[in-house]
Amino acid sequence: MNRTNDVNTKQALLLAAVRVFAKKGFRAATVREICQLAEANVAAVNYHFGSKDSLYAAVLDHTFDLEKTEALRERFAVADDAPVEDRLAAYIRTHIHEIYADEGWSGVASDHWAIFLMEMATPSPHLDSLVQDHIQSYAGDLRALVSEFLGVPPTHRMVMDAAMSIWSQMFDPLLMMPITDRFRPPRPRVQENLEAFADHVITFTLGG
Amino acid sequence: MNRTNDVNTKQALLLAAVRVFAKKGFRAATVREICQLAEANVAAVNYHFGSKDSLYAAVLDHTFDLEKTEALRERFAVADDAPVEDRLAAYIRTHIHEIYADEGWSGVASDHWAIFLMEMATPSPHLDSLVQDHIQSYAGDLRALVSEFLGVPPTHRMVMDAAMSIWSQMFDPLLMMPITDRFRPPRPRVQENLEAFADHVITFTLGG
DNA sequence: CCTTGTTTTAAACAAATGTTATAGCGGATT
DNA sequence: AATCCGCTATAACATTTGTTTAAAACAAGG
Repeated sequence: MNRTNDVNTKQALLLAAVRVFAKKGFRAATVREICQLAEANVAAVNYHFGSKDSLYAAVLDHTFDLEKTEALRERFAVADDAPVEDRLAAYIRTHIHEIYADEGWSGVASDHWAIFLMEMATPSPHLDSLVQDHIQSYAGDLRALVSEFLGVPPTHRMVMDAAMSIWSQMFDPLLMMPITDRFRPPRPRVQENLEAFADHVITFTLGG
Repeated sequence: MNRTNDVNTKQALLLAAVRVFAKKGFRAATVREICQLAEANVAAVNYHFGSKDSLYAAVLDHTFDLEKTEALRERFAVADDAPVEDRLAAYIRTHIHEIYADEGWSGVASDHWAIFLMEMATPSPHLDSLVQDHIQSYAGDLRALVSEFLGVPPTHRMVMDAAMSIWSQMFDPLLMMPITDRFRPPRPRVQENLEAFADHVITFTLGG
């Protein structure tokens, strides 16, 4: 079996799909465009993934794979016995970089999070399993930190609200980017001041 | 000329379009479904609006028409010479109700803001004029309030950031609803505690 | 070198969909 | 009553698009 070619075209399809889906959304993205970007045949998607929908499911799986944050998590790592404030700050910094750091090809925010945003606007049937398998564990980590910080159990209502508030704050520039980019006079983008934004979220959070 | 029928089917098409676009997005929405909901013919869209795209443009115009907030603005009105905190609170309360108050047909947030969210996820060409004509004036009102509250000129960087932060906070439950709705155990929706959420945003804002 | 299993390719298909052409209908005007 | 005009209805068209089919290319094993 042609193993090398196998994983190559399949991988190429996946990466191309991430880009095209992020740019156009599921419905507007065509498998022809994806295949063209991946330099593969039109039938490649159906051969390797079965259908356009399954390819999208694979993209979602790949998108919310936790291993991609490992590098960033190391970069902002603090000791496990550091004060809660510091660990909370590290958490925020890590994810802000994860969301807004360019991965090299596009001028806007990371493709993965563009897809995430589209799932929030028009959820697909895959979102159910996505929340259960990936996102809820994300939220669990944050809840633990907030719980420790506030000194109340993780199931407390206040912890849930605060965690969601922190989580939301990190997405706000991503959400509003289409508007802020069209403001005149133009405003600087978040990406150019990532540290400042992180500090802003952190101080705002610890104060509230 | 058949005036009554004229405006009726045109209006019915517009309202149906709002609902269908809000539910499925521009691309996935079909003019056949819109016409069916409006109890009109398939050709009605092209006759009255020229094209599906122009219909969508009309929907956007209708969506961000400011007159719809008039009723709410009166409901939460405070005197013009009231303290800035009160006017800011009124502003926040008004828009939170505007965003999350059901208009009677759907279980989720208002259709107009669902469309807004989709525009943030995958902006259409119409967004440019939309920001200039409607949204920027929205933002201007808020900036004036924040400027007065902080005691710095409206062009100051801090005012911009704070205004955007307030604006974003109001949208956060809308943005995260697809996730929170899928959490288990289920969490109560924002709509059921609108006042509490408004108070939360207000206190959080005035503190920061 | 032939066979076998896997991948790629080109062509075609079937369904969906925005749009249009054309005829029909109803009320208003003359 | 005849005509005109705006609106509606039916059918069809052209294009796009996901998917399939069948053949060819290819790599590996015997």
